[in-house]
Amino acid sequence: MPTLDTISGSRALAGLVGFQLHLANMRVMQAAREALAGRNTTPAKVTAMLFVLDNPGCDQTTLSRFMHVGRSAIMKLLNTMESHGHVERRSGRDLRSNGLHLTPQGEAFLAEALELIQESDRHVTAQLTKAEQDQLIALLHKLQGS
Amino acid sequence: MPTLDTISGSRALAGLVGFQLHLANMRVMQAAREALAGRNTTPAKVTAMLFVLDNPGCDQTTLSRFMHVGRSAIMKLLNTMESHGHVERRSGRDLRSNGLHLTPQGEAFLAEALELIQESDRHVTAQLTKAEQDQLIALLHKLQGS
DNA sequence: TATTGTTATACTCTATAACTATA
DNA sequence: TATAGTTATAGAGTATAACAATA
Repeated sequence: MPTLDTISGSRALAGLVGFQLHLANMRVMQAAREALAGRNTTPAKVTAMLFVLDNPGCDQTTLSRFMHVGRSAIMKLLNTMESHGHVERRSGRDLRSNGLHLTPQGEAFLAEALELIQESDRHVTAQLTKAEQDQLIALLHKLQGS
Repeated sequence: MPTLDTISGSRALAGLVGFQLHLANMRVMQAAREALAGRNTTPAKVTAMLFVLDNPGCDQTTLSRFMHVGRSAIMKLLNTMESHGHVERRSGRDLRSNGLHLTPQGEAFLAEALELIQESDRHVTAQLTKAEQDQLIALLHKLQGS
């Protein structure tokens, strides 16, 4: 049975990969949100648009699995994006499913948003050399069992 | 002005440190939540308890700054932890502030919860060698400008 | 004036369950 | 029977603003 006698809390937190990951993620996400502030979008919406860009005509369930959220959570995202004229729900492979597509305005909007996010990413990773950034991405990929 | 003509969405996402960080964080956090399931606690509560363990008598504002949330968000956390008898609000350095302390039951509970989280952390990082884990933590530390 | 704790309120994100129409 | 989309609802987590007590 474990005891806390010999375990310092800070040491325990510092040694947990999960906790450091959480801190780093909070910093990066906040920077990304700030970079997109006033643009009526969020990092999640940019992620969704990038997926649709690469998978034109994909259905909502596929997108929801990629985003790691439920189908219903995708609805609000798509509804606002569609109301902004950035995404369209066209006919899909089924009569049940929709085919998702970026509109021309959506592509133009995405180009700007992506630039902002990439700039934010460069800024927040400026503490690392290019080699270290590649190393970090490789380790994160490996962590996910890829 | 950027265009998307030559930018593949997946490539853009794969190259963003922030996105990979987000994916890895989601996996690690979900594993931690599952490890603590049924124990009436969360990773955030364990983090708070570890901080109080290392900083006995600290006030709520200090804890809120460490957790990167507002003072009011700390209230719900402390209220439930106090109702479980894991944390006590004693008199602090001021008549305004509370001094936070773990109860004996809180320390025992934390010892078990920390063991579960550390086991979850080991499991989720099993894809990495020990050297790679240390490397990852070092890179995450450096990313945060420490 | 500034700070600490507190409360009330609202907002975002998400999960669950149920429904419909298709398959 | 299974799946895709949808809707309503509830829960967690957080931010904001205001207030009382204290500094």
